[in-house]
Amino acid sequence: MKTLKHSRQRDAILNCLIERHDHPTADAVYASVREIYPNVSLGTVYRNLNLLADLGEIRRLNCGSGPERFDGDTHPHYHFICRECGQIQDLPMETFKQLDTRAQQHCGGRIDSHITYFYGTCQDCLSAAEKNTAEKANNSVDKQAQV
Amino acid sequence: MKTLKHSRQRDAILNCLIERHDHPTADAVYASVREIYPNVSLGTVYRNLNLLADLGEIRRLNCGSGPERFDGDTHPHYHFICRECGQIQDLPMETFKQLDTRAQQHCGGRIDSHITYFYGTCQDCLSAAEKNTAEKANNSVDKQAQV
DNA sequence: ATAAATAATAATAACCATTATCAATTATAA
DNA sequence: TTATAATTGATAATGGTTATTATTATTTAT
Repeated sequence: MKTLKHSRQRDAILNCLIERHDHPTADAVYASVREIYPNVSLGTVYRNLNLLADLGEIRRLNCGSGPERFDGDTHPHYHFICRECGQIQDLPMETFKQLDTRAQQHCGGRIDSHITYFYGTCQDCLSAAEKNTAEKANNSVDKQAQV
Repeated sequence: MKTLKHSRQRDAILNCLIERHDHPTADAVYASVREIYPNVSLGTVYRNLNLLADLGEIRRLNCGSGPERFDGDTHPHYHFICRECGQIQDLPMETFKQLDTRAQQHCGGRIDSHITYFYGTCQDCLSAAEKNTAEKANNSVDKQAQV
């Protein structure tokens, strides 16, 4: 049996994920950990992220396109992805376990879990769009005034 | 503006996706289309899959690990993924639009949709496991008999 | 029907994220 | 302290996908 051995690098990687809440990519974790251990290798980051995910100490996120992301929060929770800017937010809510039961009625196999990602436009992008619209309205008023 | 031009290859690709219901990867589509157009290029397959997906004529599936998959059925529906064999099945059921409303209450931005994948063990793998267990039980009985 | 314009293609190179390899290092157990 | 085995850093390799480009096919205008 392969017994787990302690390593500073792995600690730093896990710590990074627990501290930051932006669901970073492997590359982003790499950048963070390098601030503490400048010699850490990208391979080490990938190796440990996979190890930790397999051990259940962190979660993998695959929310559509782009590289894999990781989450230090293993409590069951949903995520919201902004289509405009791509940021991923936690949704502070319980997961709907009853979905599995409902889906089970239409499935020959045995369902034990589900993964759900919610999509839309985040607060920031909504505000930005609003501001943009307001500016355009102003411009067209100005134009009319000029005529 | 770039007006769409007709092509036999694109037809074949779309047709392939409409006909097969196993949510193939780009590579699998490539293999299928090659049976009709042996000279088709993998790049052409990727280009058209992306084009069709952007036009909304097919759907992209990102169900965890592995390469992207595609679905010729654009009606809103859920998918079930077997953890044992990796196959993806359609779940013939309505999607729960009310999930968006429920999640919205916990989200600062605006939610407009969600994607859900159900996970578990498919019928085939369940049967296989059952059969396996039965065989093992038999073997241990035999062993005992031999002693 | 023919020619001009341009989108689509096949072939191939490039790209990026991720995994594999391996000699050197480090943590653990005897 | 030494033997061991896991972990690392460096780097090469892999796999999926996208970009490039000269050529071909489809459409449009004549």
